Parts: sequence; structure tokens; C-alpha cells
Amino acid sequence: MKVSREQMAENRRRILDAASRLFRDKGFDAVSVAEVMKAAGLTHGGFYGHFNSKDDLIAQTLAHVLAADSAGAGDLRAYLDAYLAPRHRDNAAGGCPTAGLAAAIRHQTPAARSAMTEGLRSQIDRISEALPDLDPADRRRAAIGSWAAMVGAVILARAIDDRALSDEILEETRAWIDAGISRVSAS
Amino acid sequence: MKVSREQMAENRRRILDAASRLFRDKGFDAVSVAEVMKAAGLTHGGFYGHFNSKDDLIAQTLAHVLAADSAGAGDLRAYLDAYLAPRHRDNAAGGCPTAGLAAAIRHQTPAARSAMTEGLRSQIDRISEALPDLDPADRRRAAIGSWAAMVGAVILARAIDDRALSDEILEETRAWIDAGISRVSAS
DNA sequence: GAATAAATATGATAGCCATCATGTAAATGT
DNA sequence: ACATTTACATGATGGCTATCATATTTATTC
Repeated sequence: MKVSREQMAENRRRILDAASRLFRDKGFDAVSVAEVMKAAGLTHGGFYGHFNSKDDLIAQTLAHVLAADSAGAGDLRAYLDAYLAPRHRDNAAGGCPTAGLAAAIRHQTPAARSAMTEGLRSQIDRISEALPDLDPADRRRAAIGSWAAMVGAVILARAIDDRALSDEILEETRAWIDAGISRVSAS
Repeated sequence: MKVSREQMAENRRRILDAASRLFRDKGFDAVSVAEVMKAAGLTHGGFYGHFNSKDDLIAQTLAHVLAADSAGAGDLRAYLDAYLAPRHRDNAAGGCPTAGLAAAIRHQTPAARSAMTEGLRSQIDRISEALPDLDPADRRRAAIGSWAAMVGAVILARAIDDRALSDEILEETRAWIDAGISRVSAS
């Protein structure tokens, strides 16, 4: 049955939100279109009224979730603490989309890669701005190196089955980044 | 037709090698059993004489490739330079299995996760040993932080479609790690 | 060297999933 | 109010793929 304009807009948002969580949780391939629609409270039939294909959904979901991710790095230390924490590691569905999806984007369409590119660019800028006032080149370097370590650490921590080692990866990476940032601020 | 013992052993090796390259290149889901067998010069029929399932192949391939990966970190600076290089980024099929597969292991069987855990453990030890002689705790921290950044940087560099930004991610991460290691050695 | 065992080939099968076709009912515009 | 549009539901369909069944051919064993 037909629904109102606003209802349709809300449905679209629900689909994107559901897809975002499911993709982060299980990966692009392990989530079916029907599963996403069901999680959004609909059936699979209406899907192609909103998106051209599953690939299109993936690209739009990425743009959606990477844009929403814009919050965060105001207080860098607090962001670091929350990011490199067991709670974040254990909450992929609600966690950072970059940590959850970046590795899979290599195998996606150009539109998806493009969304990731813009998301990464703004994330680097955001972290850079949160760093202490110094030589812009040093800030950018620290932002890139720190972000790579954050994403890598969460990916590694999620990949292994040894809780103690996983916790250690998070904590030592946190301390390592912390020391690196202090080094920059102190120079 | 039946083949000799040694032929069978070589076939098994060929299957694992082919699987290793294909999985790194395209991901676990995008590679079919038949594709692996064909790349190994066989047909799909013989597969279940070597492995119990595709999941079994994945777990054994991981153990195989992570063990073979043992080389590397003798000269840490050289390893870093080669790892965080466009050539490595562009050669996923022949590159580091951790960078190529770690993120996907979250969705695999316990056996696969276990193989990854041991691989990560020994990689951290290897990097740690290659670091300058200092407080063991500092060495371990530097090894973990550096490895997280290396893996993260290659994953990010592969995810985006802007060559210049991708190159920058690699180079700045390299410089950032380099500075971090120097800091440890100098302390 | 005959008999047996076994590795691989060829050829199903069954299930999942993206996508399409069609029906239906409610919203929108006049 | 009526006609029309349209968002979504239900119900195919075709392709892919993991896995299994059976045949074939050759190593291994006695």
C-alpha cells in the first residue's frame, strides 16, 4: 500500500540505519536485502523503490553512516579512550564504520570507494584539528598515524579469540598513540 | 585418477597457495571452491578429499600463510619501508595476509580465529625482537602500536580511490612510526 | 601382475539470494 | 468524491555455489 511522503522518507532512513548496523555487524556479503528490509520493518518487495541495487544500498549506507560519524574527535583523549576500549571492540554493530567496513570496501563499487574516501579525508581533518597547535605538517602526520593505529588496533582486537591479548592490543595502542601525541605537543 | 602420495601432497600445497592468493585478493566470500581448485590446476571434485569444508580450507589456509609469513622483521626499517609502500598496497594477492584478511576473520569460524591469534602473537614478538634493546614493556608497546598502525594504514590506503591521499597515508604513517621508534630508542 | 585402494573427474542437487512481476490499497491532486 | 498515482506486499525466477554421488584411472600392496 502507498504511504505518505514523510512515511516514505522515514522508511528510507530506517532502511539505511538498519543496513548500517547489519553491515557493520556481519559484513556486506553476509547480509541479504530481505534481512535489511525486515530489520527496517518492511518486506523485501519495496526495496527497489528506494535503491537501484544492493550495491547502491551499500554506497548510500556508507555515505549516510560516514556523514553521521562526524561527531567525535572534539576531545581527542576522550575519543581515544572510548575508541580503543573493549566496549567499542565488542560493539561492532554500533561502532566506528571505518573499523568495521574499511577493509571490505576494497571489493566494492567505485561509489562506495568514493564515499569512503571523503569520509577518511574529513576524519583526518577532524583529528588534526583536535591536536595541539603546532606545525600543520606535524599535526597532519600525527593525525594520520594515530588514526591508522586506532583503526588497525580495533580490527586486530576483533580478529582474535584471546581476550587478554585483545585487551592488551587496545591498551598498548592507546598508550602508544598517547605518547606519540605528547611527543608532538612537547616538541 | 589416483596420483602418487607426493603428488597429492603437492596438490594440497598448490590448493593452499592458490587459496591464499585468491582470498587475499578477493576476500573469502568472493572466491568459490571451484575457483580455488581451478587455480590449483584441478577440478572441484577432489576438494573434499583434502578438506572437510570451505571453512576448513579457510582455517588451514590461514595457518599456512601466517606461518609462512614468519619472515620479515629482521631489519625493522627495511620492513617498514616495504610494508608501507604503494607496491605492497597494490599487491594484496601477494601481500601481508593480516592486512588483507584480518578484518574478515571476525566473521569466520573459531579455527580461523585461532590461527589468526597465533599469527598475531608471533608477529608482535618478531617486531618486538627487532626493536632496539630497552625496557621490554616499552618494546612490546612500540611493537603493538607500530603493527596496528601498519595494518591500519594499508587497509585505509587500499580502501580509497584517491591515489595521492592513499600515498600520503602510507608515507605519513611510515614517518610517524619511524619517529615513534626513534623516541623509544632515544629514551 | 592381479587385486585393492584411493585421488581426482564428471555430473547432480539443494538452498540461498538478488532481482523482477504483479497485485493492492492508500495518498495525492483535481 | 474520484481518478490516478505510487509505495509496498506477495510471489516468482534464474544464477551461483557448497556439497554430495558416482565413475574412472592409476598408485600401492601382496
